[in-house]
Amino acid sequence: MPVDPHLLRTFVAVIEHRSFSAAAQGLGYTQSAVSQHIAALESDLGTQLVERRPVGPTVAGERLMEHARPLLLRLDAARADIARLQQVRPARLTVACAPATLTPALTKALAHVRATTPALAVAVRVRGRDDAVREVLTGAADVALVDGVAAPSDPLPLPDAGPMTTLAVAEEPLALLLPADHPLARRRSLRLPDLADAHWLDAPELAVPLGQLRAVARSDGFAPHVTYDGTDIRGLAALVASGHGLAALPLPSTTGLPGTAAVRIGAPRLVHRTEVVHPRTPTSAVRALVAALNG
Amino acid sequence: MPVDPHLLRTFVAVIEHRSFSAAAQGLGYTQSAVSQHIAALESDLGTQLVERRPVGPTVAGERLMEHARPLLLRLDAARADIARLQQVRPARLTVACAPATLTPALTKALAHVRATTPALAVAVRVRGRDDAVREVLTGAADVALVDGVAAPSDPLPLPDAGPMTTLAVAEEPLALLLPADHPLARRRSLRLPDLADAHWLDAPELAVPLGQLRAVARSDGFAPHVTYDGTDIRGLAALVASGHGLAALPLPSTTGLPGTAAVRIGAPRLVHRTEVVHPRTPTSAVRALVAALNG
DNA sequence: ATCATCCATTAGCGATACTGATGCCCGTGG
DNA sequence: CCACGGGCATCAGTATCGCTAATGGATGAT
Repeated sequence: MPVDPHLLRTFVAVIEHRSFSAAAQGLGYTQSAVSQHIAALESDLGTQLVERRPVGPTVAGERLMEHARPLLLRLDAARADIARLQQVRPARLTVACAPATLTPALTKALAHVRATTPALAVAVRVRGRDDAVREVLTGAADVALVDGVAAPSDPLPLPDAGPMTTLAVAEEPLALLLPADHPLARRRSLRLPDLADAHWLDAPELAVPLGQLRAVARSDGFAPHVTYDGTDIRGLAALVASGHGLAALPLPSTTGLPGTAAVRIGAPRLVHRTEVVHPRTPTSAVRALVAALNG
Repeated sequence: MPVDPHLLRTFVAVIEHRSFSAAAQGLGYTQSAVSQHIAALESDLGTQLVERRPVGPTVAGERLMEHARPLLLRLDAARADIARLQQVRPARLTVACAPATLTPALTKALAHVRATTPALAVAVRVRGRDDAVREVLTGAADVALVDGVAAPSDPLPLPDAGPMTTLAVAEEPLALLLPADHPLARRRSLRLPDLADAHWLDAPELAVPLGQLRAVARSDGFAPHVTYDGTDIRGLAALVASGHGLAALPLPSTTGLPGTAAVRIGAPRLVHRTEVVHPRTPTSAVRALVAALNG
């Protein structure tokens, strides 16, 4: 007998709100119902999941949270996937894209699609990588563009919450952005593991998030020294130029940044990769966009 | 509001049994209940999912099946994961292993573990690759050994149904087994894509399943010509020697097979890989086994 | 044509899952 | 130290849900 997802949903809400009553309000239940839900879940699994006063997950509860999110996502993805089969209205094109993927290539492809099918309602929403994929899975978006680092011609490690199609649209060498007068600036290429303990700038919106570097380099280093939340690459370049830290970027976007130098990352063999993600049965508008991106 | 997994489970049963009444019996329901479940699911998703007379999935139903299996698995995995946190009895070691992973290395490691902890109840069960992983996720086994082909140092593509730890224990070159008098038998190495249209023997218990070759070579070829269901490698060798077809095997297991020759597969760069899979919080017995496998 | 099989439908009943009211515990302020 | 208040637990009541049993209807076989 499987875990009841209804209970799981309120469990997630309770943990997120750190409160039974707030969760109840958020879900449209009474506080009593939420309390009963948690009690039922705990009795079902035979352990305490929630610490009360203050409200928070126990160890088992934290473990359950790791299952709950992807489970609820997949449940929604299943419904969205079936719903997609029935609809026949391709007069909409919603693109969820990670910040760094909103490139001239994309805007040009969008322009091309709009030119050929003028009645199309196009929407672009910028999301984090996982959120973008999630929107495709739940039907909130028709197609996503995501980026990340991977070994050459390897697919990006995306959350696996259902059947979907991914297609690489770009693969660029990875470069390290550093001050022009940095001792390493003249090198032809650099080895990433040697830089694990350098001062890093975490600019998740613009550069490769340090978490990803850590994952591909299988290292514990790459600790963020300064975090940059902006989306303007010249601001990032200014920080790098003045010595606040290094950043890993796709090579093409490093050209012409004053005060900085870009050096290719030679080892391990890594690329910055951009992929389109769409449902297995894309709408005609999505197909057109994908074709435009590749053509 | 998420899809009800209870309904999902009877949906899967109906599709598998190709019958409402048989599914009802299997689930311990009345036929009426099953009929109502399917009706509820169809009304919830707004489409017909099951074709009646004869009973089978519609297009939407087939799509739903692709979600249903992993979902139910993950639901069980969540429960098993929490249950593992509570139990403190490591006096059991159940190993689920794919047929080709039951090697001297494994038996030796098992012997070592049994020698150091004599009271341990050891069980070995041979399963298909996905089933072995499933048993670990649902708690039916403590650890799994699975094999498959992948690019060198790439992980195997395993079903992602929850947090688990995988660790490579062996990586061997891949070889093509062919008759000793085959025109290609003298070659130093072979390219896999050139062989897509050859006559292949499918021996999923022993050799690399053709489906995996198809996946890694991204080809539509590798159609099974003859299927071999046995687990005896000499029987497979006899079939290969008499020209019934080719088979891909890890190089070490091809030595000393009469009437056959083994040629390394040079491109694409592939290896036969063996991995241990265990829960993120392994029992001490599992840790001992993993240590013995690596030491 | 008759029957057997299998799925759909309906009525009824027991279980479930909410709400609303109340109780209890703990942290807080006087 | 005590009174208060916020917040979770508990309980009773009720409406709904989900099951079984019985029946009906369609389809295919003999």
